Amino acid sequence: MGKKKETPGIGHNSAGLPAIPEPDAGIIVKADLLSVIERVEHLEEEKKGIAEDIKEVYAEAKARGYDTKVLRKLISERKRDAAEREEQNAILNLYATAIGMDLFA
Amino acid sequence: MGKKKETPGIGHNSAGLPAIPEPDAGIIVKADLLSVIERVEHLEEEKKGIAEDIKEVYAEAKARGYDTKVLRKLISERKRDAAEREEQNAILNLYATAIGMDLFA
Amino acid sequence: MGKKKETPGIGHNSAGLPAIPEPDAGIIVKADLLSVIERVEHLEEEKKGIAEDIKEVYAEAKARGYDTKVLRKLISERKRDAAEREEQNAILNLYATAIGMDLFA
Amino acid sequence: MGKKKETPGIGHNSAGLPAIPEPDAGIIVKADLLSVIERVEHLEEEKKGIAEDIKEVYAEAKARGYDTKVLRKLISERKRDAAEREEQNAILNLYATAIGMDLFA
DNA sequence: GACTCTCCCAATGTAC
DNA sequence: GTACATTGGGAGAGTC
Repeated sequence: MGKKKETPGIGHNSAGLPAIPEPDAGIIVKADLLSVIERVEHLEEEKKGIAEDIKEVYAEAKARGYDTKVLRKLISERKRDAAEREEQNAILNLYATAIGMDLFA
Repeated sequence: MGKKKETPGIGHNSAGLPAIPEPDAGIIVKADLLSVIERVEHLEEEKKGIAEDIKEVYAEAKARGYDTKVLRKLISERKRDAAEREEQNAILNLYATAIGMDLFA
Repeated sequence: MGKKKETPGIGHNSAGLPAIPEPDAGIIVKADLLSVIERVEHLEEEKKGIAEDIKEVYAEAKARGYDTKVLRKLISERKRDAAEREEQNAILNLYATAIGMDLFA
Repeated sequence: MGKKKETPGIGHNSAGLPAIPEPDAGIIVKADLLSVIERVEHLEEEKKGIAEDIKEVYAEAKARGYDTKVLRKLISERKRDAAEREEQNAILNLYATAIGMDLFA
């Protein structure tokens, strides 16, 4: 939990003007801060929109008779499988490299 | 809309072929099921991408000296404030209605 | 609980005096209302206490090496219908087979 | 992200007999397991009973003319207000810390 | 009786 | 490596 506010940079750019605002210097540029906040908020809006789209797909599927619980299960299984396959490939690659064999040659 | 097994459509759309596959009828159309699954998976990909963008914004902000923990708190507060306002209106409305007063009369 | 606010009783109990306060008549007895609220709050306190006891039991079990997830599952399974479990598995299998995925591979 | 379940106790109580059963040791004592399960189930029964009491209070209130929906809202508001106060303090603290100000100095 | 919503727990990923 | 925060999943309660 070491952090708190170790203000990186204070002192070592004393020579010139900063190209970017320096919150650490004690000068908080309101517009700059707002920009950060709003960018995040905008992205979170988008993310939320996507989440709603997903819900819609499930709702539609449900309306057509699918069991959404099972659907979710299936999808998560596929995700798992993909991750495992990835790992398998990584291992394969590792071994191949170890014996001086380039799978992509 | 019924669940379980009331197989919507069976029998009462006897005139034609169903416009949409009917999982309830016991016929699972592979392509149809796959379509549902892939749409969800695609949306989840997008969602994940957005989440990464958000992380980037925070990383950049941090690099510029902002305290991300505080930033996150600020943003969540703003979100809550908005939600709160909504909620307050809902409550006001509820109470007004309960005492027979129509705020929009 | 169907209706929104059909305020039963307004005006048509002109015959006698009510033995109990009548909120609908427009007279809200503060002490009476508070009594209701506090009774509920008290019961919710108790309920919360029990919930905490349950958590404790799980915590203790976990400390003794039990897998709480499995425990929860067991308990909920006991509650759940065996036939339903069968059905869930059957559906999962059905879907998986439909998309050419073997869960037991 | 290492372990699955770090099996406490294996090996380090080699000197004596365990005071309590050790599921991790592979020995699942049926009576012990059942005891855990039944305690939980019993508590859940109690919890359910309280939930029913709460419903009764609402039913009675409703019979006396109260709008239960409003009642529920009132109660949840009171709960939230308390939680809110807590939260506000936490936020104040966070911000104060962020600007290098110790509220408890 | 089913659907929705909320809360709680477990898991993952991240930051320090 | 530890702890923290976010996310997803599951169970329970309430509403219609």
